[in-house]
Amino acid sequence: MALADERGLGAVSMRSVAELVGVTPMALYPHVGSKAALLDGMVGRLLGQLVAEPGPTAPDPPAAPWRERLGTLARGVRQMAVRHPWAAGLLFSRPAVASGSMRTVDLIFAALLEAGIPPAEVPRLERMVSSFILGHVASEAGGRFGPLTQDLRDERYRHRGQELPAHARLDDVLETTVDWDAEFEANLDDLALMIEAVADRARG
Amino acid sequence: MALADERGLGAVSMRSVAELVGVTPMALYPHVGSKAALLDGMVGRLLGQLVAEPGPTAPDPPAAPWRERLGTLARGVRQMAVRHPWAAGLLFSRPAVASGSMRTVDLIFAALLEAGIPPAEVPRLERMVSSFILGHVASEAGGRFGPLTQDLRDERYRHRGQELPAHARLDDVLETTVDWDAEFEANLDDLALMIEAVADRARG
DNA sequence: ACCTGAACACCGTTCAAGT
DNA sequence: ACCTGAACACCGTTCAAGT
Repeated sequence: MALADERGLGAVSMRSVAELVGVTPMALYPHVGSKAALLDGMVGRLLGQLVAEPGPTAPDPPAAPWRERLGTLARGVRQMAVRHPWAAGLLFSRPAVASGSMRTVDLIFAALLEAGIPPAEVPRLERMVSSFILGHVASEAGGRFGPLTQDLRDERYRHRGQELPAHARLDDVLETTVDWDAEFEANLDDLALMIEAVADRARG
Repeated sequence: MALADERGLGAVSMRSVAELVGVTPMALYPHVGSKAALLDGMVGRLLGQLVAEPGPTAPDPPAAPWRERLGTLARGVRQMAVRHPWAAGLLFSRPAVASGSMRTVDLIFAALLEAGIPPAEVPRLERMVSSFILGHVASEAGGRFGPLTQDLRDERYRHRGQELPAHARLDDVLETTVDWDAEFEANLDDLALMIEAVADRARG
C-alpha cells in the first residue's frame, strides 16, 4: 500500500514488494498466493479501515440521523480515494458482498430502512447509492472530472453551435471553476432528496 | 477492440495487436503513438458509436421527452459495457470533456435543461447522472454486484446478529434473486424522480 | 516451514538500420 | 515514408533445490 500510494499502482509488482520486504519475489507466494490476491487484500484492508472504530473515519453513533450517517460514510469513501487513488478503480471488481464490504453495506441498509424505504427496495437502493458514491469518487480519482485543457476548450467552442447545442446555452456557466468539496456535498443532498422521494412514493 | 472483446483487456499488447495486423510491434508506434494512446482511441471510438446515427444505439429524436432520451442514452452505455466489458473501467480515467465524450455530455445537458434544472446546476447534475450510470455499469461489468458464493452467504449469516444488524432485518429479501435489467430501469426511474425533485426545489 | 536461483514466457519502448 | 531487428529493463509464475 505504501508503494501504491507513493509511486502508483503500476509500481506494485511482486518484485518491488519483495525488495521492500527484503526477500526474493518467490518468497511472497506462500504468504499472499498471487498478485491478484495481494491487490484484493489491499482493498479489503482499506474497506476494513473505513468502518473501523476508532479510525480516520469513525462512523457516527448509531443514534445520529440517517442522513448524517450516510454523509459520514460517503465522505469517508471519498477521503479514502483521495489518500489512495489506486483503490477507486479496484472497488468495481470486488464483490460488494465480500467480507470487508459487508459492514459498509450494512450501514447503508440501516440508513435506508430508517429513511422509510420498504425492505423490498433496500438492496436495490443500496446498490444505487454505492454505485453513485463509487462512480463519483472514481471519476475524481481517475481524472474523468478534469482537466479542461485549452485544446479541448477550443474544440468545444468550435462545435458549440450545431453539434453541442446545449453547451451553447450554458456558455457562461461552463466557465466557472468548480469547488469539488461543495459539489460532493450538494450531490449528497440530492441523493438524500431522492431517498426521501422514494420513501414518500412507497408511503403512497 | 476485437482482441479485447474476445480475450480481455489483458490480451491487448502492442505485440499481440501487431501480430493481428501482420506487422512488427515497432511498426505500430508511428501510427498509434503509445499503448496508452491506443487504449484512449479504443474508448473514444466506442463513445463515438454511442451517439452516432445510425448505429446500435441511435439516439431518440430530439423531440422525444427528456426522460425517454436519458433512458435511451443510459441503456446505450449499459449495452456498450455488456458488449465491451473492458471499456467500463477505462471511462473513469478519460476526461469527460474529451472530444468523444462531449456529445454525450451535451445530450445530458439538454435533458436536464428541459427537465427544468437551472443552468447553474446543470453541469453538477450532469456529473452526478453520468457518475451514477458509469458506476452502475462498471459495477455490473467488473463484478461488484455478484456473485454471492456459498462461503460469503455463510459468513454473512454468522455475523448477521451483532455486526450486521440491518442484514438481519432483511433476511428474506436478501434471498431473492435479482433481475438486473429491471433493476437498471427502476434506478433510471428514481434518477428521474431526483431530477424532478431538484427542478421543483429550484422552482421554489 | 520457509526461502533461493534459475528459468519461462511474456511486457512497453529505445535505437540504429534497412528499403 | 514506413518497417525491421536487436536490445533494454521490466513483468507474474513454475519448478527444483537448498536450510
